[in-house]
Amino acid sequence: MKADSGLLEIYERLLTAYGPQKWWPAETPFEMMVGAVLTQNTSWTNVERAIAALRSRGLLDPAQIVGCDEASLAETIRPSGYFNQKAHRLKLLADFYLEQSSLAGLKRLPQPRHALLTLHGIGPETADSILLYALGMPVFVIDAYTRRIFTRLGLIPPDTTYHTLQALFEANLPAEVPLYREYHALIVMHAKAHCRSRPACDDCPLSGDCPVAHQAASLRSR
DNA sequence: GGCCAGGTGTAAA
DNA sequence: TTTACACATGGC
Repeated sequence: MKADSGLLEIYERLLTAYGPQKWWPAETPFEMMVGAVLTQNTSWTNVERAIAALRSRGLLDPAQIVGCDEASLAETIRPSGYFNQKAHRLKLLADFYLEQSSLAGLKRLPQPRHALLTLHGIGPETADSILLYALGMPVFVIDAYTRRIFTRLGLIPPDTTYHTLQALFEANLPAEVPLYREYHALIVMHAKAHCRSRPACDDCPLSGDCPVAHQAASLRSR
């Protein structure tokens, strides 16, 4: 693995380029958790429509989600795509949330990550997003953007596993929640600004005016 | 019209 | 252990 503590320098460049993102965009921790499920392989604009629909029906509440009909829940979140799957996943998540007597109980679990991963439809990224943004635990979130950007920068092989990439970040950054939150948000911001297309894009991170390209070049040469 | 989006679970090779 | 596919809407 070529990347090292220069990850912090890349962070500084992103922060300078884009400014603080102040993630996660949600009014409550539970809303954040709902958003984490709804955004699975889905653009955030579509998720916003679904969340607005949930809000207007008073469904941004675990008890309301548990109590409501799954078919009508699915219809409510239709704009977010995969609505049948996600309706089921939201019900499981809301049920789990109530079982733990809300956020405090969730935090008190000995292995909150493992507990989340046992829920059908909660994978590593969704679980870690919840840990970082809802529970305030120092867990670095890896997503498709993270892998794409750092692969294109030449810092990791494209097939680097979730766990390996996460360990790379966590081993080379101070375990600070605000830093982890902001870094992940900036990665998403940067990806949306510079490399939206899948195989490659000409003006992406490797181009001369990219705010992280220069830093990446110095990392590769070490 | 085709590709893509802040993944996850399942099944076949 | 790897690879392929289903799930689905809306923007560009």
